Amino acid sequence: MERNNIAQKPSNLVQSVERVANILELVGRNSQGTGIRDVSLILNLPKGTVHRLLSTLVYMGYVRQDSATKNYFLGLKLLELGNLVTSQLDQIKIAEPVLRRLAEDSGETVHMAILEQNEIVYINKIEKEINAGGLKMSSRVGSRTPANSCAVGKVLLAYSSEDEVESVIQATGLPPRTPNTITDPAQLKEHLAAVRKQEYAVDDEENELGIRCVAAPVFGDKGKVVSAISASGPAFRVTKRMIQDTLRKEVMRAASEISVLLGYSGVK
Amino acid sequence: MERNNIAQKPSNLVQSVERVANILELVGRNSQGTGIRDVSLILNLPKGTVHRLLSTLVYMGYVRQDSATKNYFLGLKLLELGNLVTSQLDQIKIAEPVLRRLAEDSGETVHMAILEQNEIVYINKIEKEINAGGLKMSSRVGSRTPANSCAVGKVLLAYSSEDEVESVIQATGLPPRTPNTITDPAQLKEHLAAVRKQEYAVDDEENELGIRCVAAPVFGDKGKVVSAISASGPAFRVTKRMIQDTLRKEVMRAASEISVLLGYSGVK
DNA sequence: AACAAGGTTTCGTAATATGGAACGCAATAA
DNA sequence: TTATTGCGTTCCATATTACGAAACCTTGTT
Repeated sequence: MERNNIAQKPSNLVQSVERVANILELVGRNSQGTGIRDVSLILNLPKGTVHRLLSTLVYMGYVRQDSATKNYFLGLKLLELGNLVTSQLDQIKIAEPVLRRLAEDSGETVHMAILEQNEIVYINKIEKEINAGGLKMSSRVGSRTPANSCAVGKVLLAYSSEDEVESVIQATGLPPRTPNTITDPAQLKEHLAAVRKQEYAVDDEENELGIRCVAAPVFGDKGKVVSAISASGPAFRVTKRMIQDTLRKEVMRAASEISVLLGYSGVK
Repeated sequence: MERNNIAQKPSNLVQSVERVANILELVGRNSQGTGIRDVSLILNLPKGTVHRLLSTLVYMGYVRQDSATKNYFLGLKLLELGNLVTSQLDQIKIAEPVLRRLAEDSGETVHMAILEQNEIVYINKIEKEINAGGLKMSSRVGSRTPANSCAVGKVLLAYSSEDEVESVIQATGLPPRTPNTITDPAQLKEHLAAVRKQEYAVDDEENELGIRCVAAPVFGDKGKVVSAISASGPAFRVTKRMIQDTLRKEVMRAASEISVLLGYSGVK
């Protein structure tokens, strides 16, 4: 609900569009549906206004109202638009089969992420039907996480410019997520240099306690890093030794396969 | 861009929300990005207005602007919301592995669809990386098709009430998509009775020339049909005999597996 | 049957979004 | 180099548009 802390809010926004965006976010959260009253209370808007905005959203297909309960749910138009995003960011589609194979071979949860506005955003996630560790990861496609606390984030920072790294440090303040999170700028920079050298990053319970990840960079046709992929799992299974011996290689292999599919020729 | 023809437009819609929805749809279409001028010309809105609306959308994360070309693209927020739709319509997630297996086993493109406002909407689509037939199907997740011209549509109608069928006939007029499309109400009703009896439907190039499909119903825990799934492929490969001998059974099997996963016990 | 709790509609008001016009900024042409 | 063109961006006076308080339904509950 909170806006990103760096980009200050422009002054000429359209009120009803802002409100509608907040409503969609709210309605999206409750998978059992949301009533007008709830929206009205949570967003501090009069019932009438909420009703008018929701009616418009229903008419446009962004929201659907259950005829029995009168509750509102996200509409199928959003499914369509979400899929169109995937076709505009074509690395998602191209990488999918490789990620699926990586998830299969490694038996762990696989993510693909990009850096946007000083945070990482997951653009794909493949997980087993039944998560064997019993731990459910909090990530979702589209959700954001600080870049300093996860493997994909550290990979993406490692291949970013000094300026970008500095901007992330300034904007986010390197928030701690667990006792292991790297929060010191100098230490982070040192760590990033190591990541750049070894061409992968490990998250040793730095983002969620009990979860370890390995991530590797994906290069695009221009030789620039365009995303990072990772495999994550419960620390008892994904041990440091296991990462070193097998998982690291599997992730790096998948990342380089995707790079090739994207047209990367090894020339940076 | 045209609104659905049955539900007449309510009078109290919020103008800027309508405009924003149209802008998103437009921006979603062009995978190479869209400029303000294009939007302004196509939607007949002044440049200033378009800029203001787009700025708001960028701020909310629904749209992203390429810093080099200044072109606008759909934003990652829509990816997030699209995924939330999937988690609100949980049959999509539950069915996914079964559909994937069906696609694998049959070697054909697999769809899952529901009926909404007198048309069918695809809620999932699984296709091979390289479509062997060379024919690309025009369907997309979230796209709509007349129910009378495709196998999933005929299945869904077959298990709908008289009233609903009548409503579809009235609202859509059973539009022809190919010379094979059923456009006569009486003939359609007869056909639906047959579908109900045999528990599957065939689309014999009724929606796209050169494409045949077989569809079967998916039942939810209350015993009602909640969706339909289908396998589709080029007519030269998906022959009537092949449907009869193998594909039909594979699709029906997958549909009933999904029904079980959804809690269907055979009680209607 | 009365009540409560939500959803829906109405309507007078002014705050809000509007859009025409001016400005800025690149890229291309002269 | 200096015009020119084609966009994106910003400004601001205006009235249209969305607002929100309150009244009104509808449904389910005690």
